[in-house]
Amino acid sequence: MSGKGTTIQEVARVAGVSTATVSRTLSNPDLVRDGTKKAVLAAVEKTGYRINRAAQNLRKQQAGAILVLLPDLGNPFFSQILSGIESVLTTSDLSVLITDASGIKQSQLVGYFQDTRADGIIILDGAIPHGVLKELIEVVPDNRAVFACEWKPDTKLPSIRSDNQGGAHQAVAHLVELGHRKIGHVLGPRGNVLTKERLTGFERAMLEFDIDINSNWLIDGGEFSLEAGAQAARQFIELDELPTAIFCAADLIAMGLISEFAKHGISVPNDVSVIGFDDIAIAYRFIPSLTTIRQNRIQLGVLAATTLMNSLSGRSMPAENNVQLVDVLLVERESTAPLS
Amino acid sequence: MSGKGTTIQEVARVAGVSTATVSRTLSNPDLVRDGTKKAVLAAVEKTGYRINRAAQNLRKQQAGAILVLLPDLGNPFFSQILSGIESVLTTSDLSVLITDASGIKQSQLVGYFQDTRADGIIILDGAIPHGVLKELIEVVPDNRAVFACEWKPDTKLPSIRSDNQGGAHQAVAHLVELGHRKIGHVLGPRGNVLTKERLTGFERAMLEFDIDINSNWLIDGGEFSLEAGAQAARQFIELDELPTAIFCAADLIAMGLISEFAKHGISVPNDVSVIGFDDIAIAYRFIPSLTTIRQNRIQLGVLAATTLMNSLSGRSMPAENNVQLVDVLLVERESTAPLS
DNA sequence: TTGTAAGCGTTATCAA
DNA sequence: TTGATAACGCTTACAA
Repeated sequence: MSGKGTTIQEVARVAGVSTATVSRTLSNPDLVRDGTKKAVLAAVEKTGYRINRAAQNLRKQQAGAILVLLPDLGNPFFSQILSGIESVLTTSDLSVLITDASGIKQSQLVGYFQDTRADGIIILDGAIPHGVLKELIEVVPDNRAVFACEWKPDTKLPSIRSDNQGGAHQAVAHLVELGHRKIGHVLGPRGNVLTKERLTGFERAMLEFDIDINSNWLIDGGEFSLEAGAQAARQFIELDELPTAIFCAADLIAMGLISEFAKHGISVPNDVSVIGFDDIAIAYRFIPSLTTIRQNRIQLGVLAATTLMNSLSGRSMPAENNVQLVDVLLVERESTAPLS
Repeated sequence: MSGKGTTIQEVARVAGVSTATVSRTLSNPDLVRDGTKKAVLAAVEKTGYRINRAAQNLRKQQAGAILVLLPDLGNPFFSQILSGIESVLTTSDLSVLITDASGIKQSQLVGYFQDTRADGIIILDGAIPHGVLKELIEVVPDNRAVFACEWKPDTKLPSIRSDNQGGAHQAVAHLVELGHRKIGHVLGPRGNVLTKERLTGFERAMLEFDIDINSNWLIDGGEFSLEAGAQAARQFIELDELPTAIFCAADLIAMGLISEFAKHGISVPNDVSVIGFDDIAIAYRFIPSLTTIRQNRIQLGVLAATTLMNSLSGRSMPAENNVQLVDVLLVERESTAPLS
């Protein structure tokens, strides 16, 4: 009834054909005559046949799975990316293995490939230690790994990313449009590629709008976290003069900043406008709801998965087209307001 | 160098033994003489041999993977549970497949078992539709599924859960100890097992401390979310009298409540004490930091995985010992204060 | 267009 | 204690 244990032999018997024909019907229908095809399909239906993955993988010398390497399973930012990845890989009959990079042993990661548990890997963690990455690349052919969101500048692996510079630029433009000229920026982790890109976008925009950057208002958050934002707020408060608007490198930073400001009687957006980056789920429920730059996380996931799949099946990208930039979107909410 | 493609045959050749002996050395060392063992191990080392998972799985008629079914990949509550699960399964050479229940098709889920992609399943979602669960149980033997955190009361599957009643009781006890007698409760989703258990714990404690429950202060949150909390706050505000302390069925609810209260000039903990449930990561960074009942999420994951593994290997639990309760812990922070 | 049959790398049975 | 070998279920030359 549940079709448990039905093999291709059984289907062949029922359909009155050979196992080869059943196999072809299922994986290469074009090679099979219509009538035969129909008979096979009927037999499949009747027997409740399900292919045995292990046998298929063994024969095809593949793993049938993709490994997704996350920096931190607990960070809500990644959930939708995973959805995007899943939606693509599921339709290709690939399983999704997920692993948290924090605390993973080098050998463990490489092992996934050495013992044929994974055909490819999507790396969502730009902070993966150099040694690990190096050994990984040694073992894993180029066409079996892609970066998504974060990346390491000194590798040639394909990379799918948001337009971080453009997003930062949009954020500043939005603030300027509201009349702000005294604009600060809270950066992410030092050395992080996202931090750098967003800072560059910030600087470009400020230059373009002919606004001097006040270095007092350029604060090093240190990490993408609430606490970093709260810390930054305390630094702002100690200054002689506050900016009228602040662009934060991440939503978590922005929310931490706003909370801490509130604690000190500084109200957002009345006293200061604040804009974030990411548009994580909580952003639109935060009080005040957070104006932010939305990353299209689903699409990031879809593209990463698609790129990897194309690579795996040989339709690899040329080396120069290795970066795919995904557009971001300004989402206006309550945390930014016209300069009063 | 990377050992890619080395087979057991190669190892056998190098060690000067048969493939059977290599296999035994690796999976059943007791059956092999010490000297031979040493030679085999040396050959393994030398050749960089890694077992081929697909071949092993085919031969052993297994999938080598466990499926974890989440209600919502985006909910940060689940991350540490996954860590716990991973830590156990990784040591057993099992891969972890993760799937989001939202929007999953019934057939898809069942398919994981029918085509031997998963040996077992850990269900973290008590809200899984009845039909899906029913079909799943039809296909999946009893000993291959466990519930963790949430569960369905009308099934016999093993269940690992926090002591939800006890936690609610502790929450109330903590408030009473601070001098509060006017205590409210914001419930979770109607019909959810966690909601029911926590309400029961609340009621038990109130009875025990001889406090009448004011039904105006028993508010239906509707879901475990920030918005639910904000909504509840609005309902509280419309009442003639506010409680002096509120127990929320989840941290997200508590934070939403506090935010909305703040918006209306009601300060936590000065005007009202608030206590949550879960201790999600953001709780200790929230302003005010949130007093809450901590669920031992790692242990929930570890126990769920261990239970499933024991089941799979035949060391199944007797049917009457099907529920494992995990202790919770009161974490005192700033959102609760003595009654002034 | 279809069938035959070899072989993917392992484990388990049986015999030695 | 070890070895020879069949079998797990599938795909793919090659032959028909």
